[in-house]
Amino acid sequence: MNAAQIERFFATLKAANPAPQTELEFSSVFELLTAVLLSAQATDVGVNKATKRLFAVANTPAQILALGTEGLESHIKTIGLYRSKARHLLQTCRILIDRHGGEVPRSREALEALPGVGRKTANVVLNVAFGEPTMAVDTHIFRVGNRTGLAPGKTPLAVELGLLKRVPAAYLVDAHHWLILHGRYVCQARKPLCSACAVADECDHGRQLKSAAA
DNA sequence: ATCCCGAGGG
DNA sequence: CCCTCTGGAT
Repeated sequence: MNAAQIERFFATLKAANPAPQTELEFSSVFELLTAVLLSAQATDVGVNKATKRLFAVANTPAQILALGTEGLESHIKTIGLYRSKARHLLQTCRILIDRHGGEVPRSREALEALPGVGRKTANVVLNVAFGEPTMAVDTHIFRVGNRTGLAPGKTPLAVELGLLKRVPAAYLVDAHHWLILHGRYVCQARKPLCSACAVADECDHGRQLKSAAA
């Protein structure tokens, strides 16, 4: 994809959705961190069901610690990887209280030091909670970056760096959400909806389909 | 490279 | 049945 195509790609997504947001439900930075930590290899629909139950009972580090392992697991058992997520979340709550005054830290370094929080989760928190122009490369963005030719790469980090370099500055903060929503609802893993795609002309894969049909 | 791991869709 | 879902730790 060349620069003009990239510009049209994001201008089109922006026109359709001027203020994109995460579909995870939260009402505080700590709830956001918790939801994102739980979202690994899970759908946001599934995470929202679990956090609705969990936050009704506990939505602060101290309250979640008080649940204990069994109590916490009972609320998130419907999500995949729930045992490791429960363990990591409890460890993270302990660290938030002991080292960060019960608050979610704002630096990448401190975020990534939390158990269960890697580069992708830190990028989401930095973007959604603190408005930073980060690129959290999840399964959707990895696929869209490669399939469209927007930012090809063999690893999530390679795609992230490619996006940070190639996405025009004016689109950078919201690009994360446009790419996720595009991947979730249009540029799907199994059967991408290319015939209904608004940016097929700006996409390597979309143009390939056209030339094959012609 | 491998493990973790439930729900939903095809 | 198989694949996918806002990954991270070992």
